[in-house]
Amino acid sequence: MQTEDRKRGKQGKRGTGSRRRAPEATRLALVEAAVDLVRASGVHATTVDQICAAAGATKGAFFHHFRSKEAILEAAVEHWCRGRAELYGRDLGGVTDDPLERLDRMLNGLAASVRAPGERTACLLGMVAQELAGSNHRVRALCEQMLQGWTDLVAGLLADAKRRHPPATDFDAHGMAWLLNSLWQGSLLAAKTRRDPELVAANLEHARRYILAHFSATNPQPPSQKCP
Amino acid sequence: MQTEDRKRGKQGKRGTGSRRRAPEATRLALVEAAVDLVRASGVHATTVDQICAAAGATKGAFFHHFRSKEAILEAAVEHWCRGRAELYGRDLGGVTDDPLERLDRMLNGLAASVRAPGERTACLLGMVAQELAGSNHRVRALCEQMLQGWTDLVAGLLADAKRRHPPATDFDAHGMAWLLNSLWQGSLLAAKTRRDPELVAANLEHARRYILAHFSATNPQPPSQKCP
DNA sequence: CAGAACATACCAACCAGTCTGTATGCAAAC
DNA sequence: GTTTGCATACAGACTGGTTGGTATGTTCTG
Repeated sequence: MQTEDRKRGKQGKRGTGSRRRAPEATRLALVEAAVDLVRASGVHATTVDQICAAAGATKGAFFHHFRSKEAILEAAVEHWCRGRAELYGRDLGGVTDDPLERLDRMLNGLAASVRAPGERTACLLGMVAQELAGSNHRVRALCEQMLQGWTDLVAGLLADAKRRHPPATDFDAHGMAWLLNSLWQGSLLAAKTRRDPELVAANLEHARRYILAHFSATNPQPPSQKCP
Repeated sequence: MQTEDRKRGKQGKRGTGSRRRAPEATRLALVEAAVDLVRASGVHATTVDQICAAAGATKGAFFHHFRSKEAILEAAVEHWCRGRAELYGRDLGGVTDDPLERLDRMLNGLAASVRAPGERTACLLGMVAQELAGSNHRVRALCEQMLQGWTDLVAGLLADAKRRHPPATDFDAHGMAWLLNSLWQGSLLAAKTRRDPELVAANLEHARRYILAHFSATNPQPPSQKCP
């Protein structure tokens, strides 16, 4: 179909590097196409041909860079998680060193990410895990690892917060982090099914209040003002 | 392959009713096989042939009862949700009329359902929604409807509870119900990926404490004793 | 015997993966 | 500096197995 983009790469000027052919760019295009398509339709409903077409590449290129469909799937999951970690990490960066405030910022960042116009309500990690955890051991393990990495990050924040602000009611940092992670995944699933991204924001707000309630001596707090 | 089960139905004694062939039984066997297989491997990874084999039926029987794969999928979702509603409804039945206590029982029932030995950690509804919400409008709408039904039930309980025990901190019953539903789905997803059903119970315990905290004037309460 | 309830052979489409061929860049031999 | 050799990076036709669905035949019931 529309191979124009890459045809240019074949006979036109160079892409990124100094060679006419930029293998890293091709690989990246394939991975990003895979991320998009799988997020839109799921793993099994996405074909290798579709990925190739979306990336402006051919089957030859595809199987040159990836041994199998499963291989690009793993690459896609890792790429996605790296990207998301970077995205949410930006919200945390430098502004404050109070872990509680950083957590608050992160929650705001998560809510903002689903509200972004044109952004589809879907987490690649959750979709791949849901579809393959029961049947593909390798992919399941990879998803578990990614999920764990994200949870450890949040748990670290929570542990810091506990040290800095001794909580009125103690709680397990990892348990709380898994709660947040589970809620995040479930919220995306429900929001996608309802076609209502606001559900994610509402649920995160509950989570925020639940967590803060452990630190303050008062009851679940009234909703705080955020950016209008 | 192993069509023994149904071969009996062909030449042996009757199954359920009075005819040698019991169409309703065949239909039910197909639906239940579909539920099992989809819960184990997902929608696209489950083939019509597999469903037929597991149900001890043939393709002829399958397409006699269902127009398409999508048709049995919708039947499976409805069957699953009916069954779950009945299962969790039993825990609520009659023992008490205090809505808060009934909610507590329901949460215990949910936790118990994932701990049941041999039970796989997977919700058909969540899996179908995750895999098809982005690409199949009909199925997405059905899943939304089922999800909504479950949420309405919980919201009703919560609204009753608010009437019976005026909460110290007010909250929106539907919002809270969606929170629970989202958390439930996400917990199942995370638990399946981690292969640790206890995660679901731990998350539900957080939810229980969060909800109860709205009613009592105290902080998030210490974990209550439950069945050992 | 009519129609429901199957059984079975069959098919066209699809899809992951392969195979063969080709263009390009680079390095060393000459 | 140009020819030769070779590896990378593709292009694209092809294939063998799978899959949802169909067409047709058969058996049993009312």
